[in-house]
Amino acid sequence: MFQVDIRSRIPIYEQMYENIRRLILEGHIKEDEQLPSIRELASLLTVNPNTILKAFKQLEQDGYIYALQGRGNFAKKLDVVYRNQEIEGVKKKLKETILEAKLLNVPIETLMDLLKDAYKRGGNQ
Amino acid sequence: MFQVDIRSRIPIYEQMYENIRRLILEGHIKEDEQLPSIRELASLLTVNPNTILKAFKQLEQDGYIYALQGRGNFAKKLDVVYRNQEIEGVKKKLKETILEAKLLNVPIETLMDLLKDAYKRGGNQ
DNA sequence: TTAACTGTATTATGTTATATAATACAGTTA
DNA sequence: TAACTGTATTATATAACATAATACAGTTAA
Repeated sequence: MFQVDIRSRIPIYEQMYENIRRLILEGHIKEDEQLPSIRELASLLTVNPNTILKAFKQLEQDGYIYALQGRGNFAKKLDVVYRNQEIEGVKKKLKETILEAKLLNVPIETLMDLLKDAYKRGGNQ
Repeated sequence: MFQVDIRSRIPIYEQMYENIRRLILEGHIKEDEQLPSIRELASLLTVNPNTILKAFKQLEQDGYIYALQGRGNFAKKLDVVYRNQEIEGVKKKLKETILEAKLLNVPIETLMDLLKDAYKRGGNQ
């Protein structure tokens, strides 16, 4: 459920951020549900508590979770504004990737098929 | 034609790599055409020659250019095997981005439209 | 042959981001 | 009160990135 690769060039705190973000977006962690504590996760993944804290602080800033002193961290209903920002971000990324594919002469039909297939098969529900 | 942003979190040598890679893929630098010299680029962009060298070495390793001692660096016809690797890479990236969009509940029709539009408008030719 | 280009390599140095370690303080709960 | 929570600070270590300085080697044209 919570996995990090300490040998990856992606920082641990970013991996942690992405893990939890996905769990919330996919509905595996529901609104107001409590997350494991910072020390618990740090111990589980054998990383420093400050590294987990860094991920949590970022998640809080981006509106995914909220923290209560002495109690813990909890999932939040995603802020609409921030969600729209994310959608714009993923659209931009998609455009770039399509242009990259075009640069390599991948035909548009291949990309369309890939899109349909990936959307059908993949992900949640 | 050659631009780098020294304040970006993307390393300069990677930006340089990407710049030249695109120029070759887009046909702006043709087969066996000579690239600017390492010292010339370093001076132009006010970065260290070793940083340019690092980009060039990577480009050579990936089959985009070849170097001749004392003469310079030249564009190469892209290696078929490596090109196929790149296509696989961009397909994978596309899948991931599509799943990311699905996670944010972007409807498939929106993605299809975006794909068609980006492919038509964007990039070369 | 020499001057002025090319690529290549090494060694030392500096900066920044990332991560850890150790410790402390504060709020919550049973 | 004990044992949890979050939060913060200071010091330290490491790796990636980039620079600086310098040197060596191959090419080319005057």
